[in-house]
Amino acid sequence: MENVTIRMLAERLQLSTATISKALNNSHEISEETKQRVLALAAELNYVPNPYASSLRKKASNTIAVVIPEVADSFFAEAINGIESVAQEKGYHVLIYLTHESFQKEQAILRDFQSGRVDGVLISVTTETAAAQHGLEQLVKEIPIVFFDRVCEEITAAKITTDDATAAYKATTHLIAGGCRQPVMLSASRHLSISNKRTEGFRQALADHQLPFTAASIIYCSNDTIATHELLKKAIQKEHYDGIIATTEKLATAVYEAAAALHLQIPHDLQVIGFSNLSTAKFLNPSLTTITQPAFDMGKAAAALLFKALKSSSFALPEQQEVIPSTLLIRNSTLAAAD
Amino acid sequence: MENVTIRMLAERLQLSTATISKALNNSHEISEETKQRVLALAAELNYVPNPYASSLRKKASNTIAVVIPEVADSFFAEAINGIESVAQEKGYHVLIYLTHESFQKEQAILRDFQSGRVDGVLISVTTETAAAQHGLEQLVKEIPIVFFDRVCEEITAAKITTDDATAAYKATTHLIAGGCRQPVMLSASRHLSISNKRTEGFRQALADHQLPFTAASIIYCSNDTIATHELLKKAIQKEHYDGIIATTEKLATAVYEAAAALHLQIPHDLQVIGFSNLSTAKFLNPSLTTITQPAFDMGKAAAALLFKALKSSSFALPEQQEVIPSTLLIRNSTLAAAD
DNA sequence: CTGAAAGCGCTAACAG
DNA sequence: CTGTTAGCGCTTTCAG
Repeated sequence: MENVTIRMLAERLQLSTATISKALNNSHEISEETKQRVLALAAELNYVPNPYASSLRKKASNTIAVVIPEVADSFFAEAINGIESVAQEKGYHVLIYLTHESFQKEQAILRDFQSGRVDGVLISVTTETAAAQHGLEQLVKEIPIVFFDRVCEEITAAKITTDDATAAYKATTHLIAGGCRQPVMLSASRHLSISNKRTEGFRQALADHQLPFTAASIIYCSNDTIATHELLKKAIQKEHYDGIIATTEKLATAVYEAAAALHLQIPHDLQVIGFSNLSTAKFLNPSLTTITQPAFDMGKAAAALLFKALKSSSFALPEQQEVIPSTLLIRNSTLAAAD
Repeated sequence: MENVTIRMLAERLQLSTATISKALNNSHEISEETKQRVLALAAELNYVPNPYASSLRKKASNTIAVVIPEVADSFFAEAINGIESVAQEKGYHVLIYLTHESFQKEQAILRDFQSGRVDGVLISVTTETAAAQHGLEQLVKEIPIVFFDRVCEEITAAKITTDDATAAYKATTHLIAGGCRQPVMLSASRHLSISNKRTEGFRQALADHQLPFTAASIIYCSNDTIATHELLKKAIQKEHYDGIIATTEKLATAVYEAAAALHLQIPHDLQVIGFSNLSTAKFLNPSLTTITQPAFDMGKAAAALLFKALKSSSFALPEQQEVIPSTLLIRNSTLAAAD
């Protein structure tokens, strides 16, 4: 059986395609009676409208894109969850693109969006992304876009973030309260604004507690698991850190791995806090103290913002900002009690 | 600046739109010279083809759909990863749909695909899905579709699975080898063929070791975390199980939670094996013995199969089957040594 | 309230 | 090698 089109319905009902179209779209200028007849036949013939014809004509795709570095990370997985929940509710489709931290891939993906493939985009940029070189500034003007979590500072655009500096400050203070004198922060990027904010919170907390901030206070880790493992082991041995703040989920587990390899006891030899949404954090050995980001809510908020913009073209999307706080969950990988 | 179309290029170059189109598609019937001129202008004007116009005309969308129960599960996250890696390579776009284990949602989503929105679909069905009631049989005939992991037995269709029965058999044997006499399997569904296969392997292993298989040997758990927690606690207390096989990731952590609540020591009071792809399995307390499914490879294989079918219409997709083995990773939540 | 006609941007015959 | 023409399926003026 070939595809049922609006024209087939029109012929069978002796109506024009225009009338059918309007009836299907519940236009007020169609009589209740014809609407019913059209709907009935459509149901009977199992009519499903061709989205591409409609998109071509309306210049709207009812589709949004989600562009993220990876999906095998509970933050992003939960964020997608949040995004999808609102997209489904609004009847939108969601395209997903993974950049694998490659700036080039990201650029290629974003470039494609100028085609009108999507009505809007939600993005969390790569560790390599420097807004300047990018067509990003341009794109923001051309298509509704909201950044979440990994945003670009330099750009004026809608952003959903969490309180990175504050969270890092809290984490650091917690470490210090547990007796830590030589904390180190593991960072995933020198460019990312969220990394820099976390660094800033960290630095501030050190300063406020008269602890030195040196070149050894931050370790920049690559996306390469093995290299990171080696780097960590060497650094921990050399610098005798007594506390670590891992700013990504992968880095947190890398620390556990390195500690095991070096026969260091967490938390006694080394306290650990991870920025992580791992549901298993409390079952780790020892259970991991985390800064838990509101991943699901951030996804939801980002999507909600985008849809607001899609609904009313007068909505000043690029001006929008929202910060959703993270929470410090104290467990056994650190020594200080809750305050 | 409005969108650049093929016609604008045609006018500027004094060529027909047909020629432009062919040149852009690198048709052999266009001279090298004109191709260059066209490409040059296209690049200059930053021309990006309208995918919907092209899809409408070609009746092909260069898009596939991935339909899964949820994304916040490392199996599915990794599977998406695998799928996306081959889709990106082939220049396809991927739409993602979450069913949240709702059969109704799944049905609505699949129904929409009759519109031609996607060229093919990859699906892992919900726990509720019973193929019969579904338009599934129908859909298989209408659109290239490959099932992965959670497949429908009753249907003839392309399927990528793992060796569920064998894996469960191995897991059970391992438990028994560690001294377990009263093992129980936690199942997520009565309908799912993968659940039934796991049950089958479990039952077989019990039989082969002269252990009884009773009504208490299997517990069917819902998707509701809290209810599951209560159910588990009660059942463990009542039946005095000494070993548990959790057939999903969530169930595995639920067991850890229940054991903690009941002050049971894993593995001494209760041995645990989880079907899980958690990267943190080895850091759990105690580290979790797992049946690890080849999630990434299953996703890749499923996508590869689909693209093969999309490339050659003569490819007998529904006949294809592939089984990729899982591996038993022995850790500290069970007692038997590796053999 | 319904219909005729035009066209979204692209591609596929078919001529030349 | 290039152009003409038609049309994918739908929506939108504009008339009636």
